[in-house]
Amino acid sequence: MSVEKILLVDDELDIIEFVSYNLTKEGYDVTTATSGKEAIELAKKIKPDLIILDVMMPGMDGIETCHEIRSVDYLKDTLITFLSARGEDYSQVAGFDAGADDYISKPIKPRLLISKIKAILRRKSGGEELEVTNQEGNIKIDREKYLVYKDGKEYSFPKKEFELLALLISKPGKVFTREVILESIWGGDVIVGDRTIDVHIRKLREKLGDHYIKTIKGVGYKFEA
Amino acid sequence: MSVEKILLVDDELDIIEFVSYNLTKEGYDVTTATSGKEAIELAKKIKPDLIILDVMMPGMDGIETCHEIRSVDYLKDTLITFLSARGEDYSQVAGFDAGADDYISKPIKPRLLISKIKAILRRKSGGEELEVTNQEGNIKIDREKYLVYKDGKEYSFPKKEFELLALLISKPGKVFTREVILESIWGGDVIVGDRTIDVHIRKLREKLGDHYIKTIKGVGYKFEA
DNA sequence: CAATTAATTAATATTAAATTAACATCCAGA
DNA sequence: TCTGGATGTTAATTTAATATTAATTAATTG
Repeated sequence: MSVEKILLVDDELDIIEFVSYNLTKEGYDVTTATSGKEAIELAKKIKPDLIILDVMMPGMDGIETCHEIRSVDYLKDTLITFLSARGEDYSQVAGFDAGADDYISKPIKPRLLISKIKAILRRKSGGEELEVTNQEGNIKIDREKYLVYKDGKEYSFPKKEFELLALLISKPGKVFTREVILESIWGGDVIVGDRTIDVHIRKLREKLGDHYIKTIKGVGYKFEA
Repeated sequence: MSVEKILLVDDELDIIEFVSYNLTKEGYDVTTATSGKEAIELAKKIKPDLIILDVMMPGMDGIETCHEIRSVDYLKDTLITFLSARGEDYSQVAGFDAGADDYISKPIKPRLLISKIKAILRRKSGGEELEVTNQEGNIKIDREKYLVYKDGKEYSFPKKEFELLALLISKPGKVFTREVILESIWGGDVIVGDRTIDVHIRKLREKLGDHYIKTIKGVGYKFEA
């Protein structure tokens, strides 16, 4: 899947900035709007994968906006998540029957935000797909349990190694460049040294066997199907 | 099992609508009532698998309603879950005395709600107690009595420890992140220090033995099946 | 309301994991 | 076959996360 598009809608610029920063850092393609009206226009134009909507906005509020969006046919698949302030409880969020898929409550905690977003988007792409298997079927990863299975045996991998393997295996055969790997595992603003990826690759090869991960010199790495 | 029937009881229409929407979306057969009295009538008629009862209602409150329902013989198997607003913590204890099987606190978060409901219903169809067995000896927890059994002996756990264990054990092998743990045991807006979870984990390990709960560094904790 | 018990924080230690450093190797092209 | 850029390798180092224990605060309970 290419980069996922998120439309972020809030009238408060602080929040726009804050959330936008965090999402961009994670590699999402973020577009912002400051009103329901603008949001609808933009949504029609860019067809985002996910819309994050503040409930309380002057003019057209989140719920109304949500309704509007839901009524557009080709935006059927678009996920919608509400942002709601602490204190406004479900009664205001009751617009769930407006067709929202989840909600996030303020104050926003970056880590939680990101993990929620990821979960929501993962849900969309083919249900809760937690296991990926390569063609021979002998390597399997389970995100929920954070385990890697090889020939029936299970192994517990450290986080970065796990994420790296998960990334490569998510599209067997596809070459992932170092930049892409850095972006998706370390995030945009983390700067790590040149040999970091190599070392993780080494560890993976050590554990899985050499032939699974292939180096394409000058390009990147791929998981051999 | 066919579609499971849920009777939802609350005097606030917002909540009825909100919860009902979410449950229906998940494929449950939802019936609603707005008072304890109505609830009892309906319960007798439709014999739901699960009743979700608001604690605070004008007239007959949730606890009284629960007692009432528990006294009906052919509703023995019906599960009862309380809904209670944040802050009214006492209802947990009082609720269990009245014969409730679980409780859900407001504000309601859809995903958590669903997963709790699922867990509750799963418990029903697979025996009343959550039981988990692993290599040496087995561990069993009983929500109704708030007791933990290990190798036949029973132990009484403090609330937080109990909830934590119950959460982890509810899906053996699954890694629960700190965020998720905080969300489901402390609730989204309670902020506790960084080491609080660790200390509870420590206590659990102290009581159960080290190997039951495994740490996945940088990710979370899991109960080893 | 004193006495327990539980929950949380504080302070520090410990450890696994991540990163870097230092050097080796490989390989394409001059 | 020399050279330089790229990757490989191993060990050393640093960092981040968790563990631990004690101390403090909150809550129950008799």
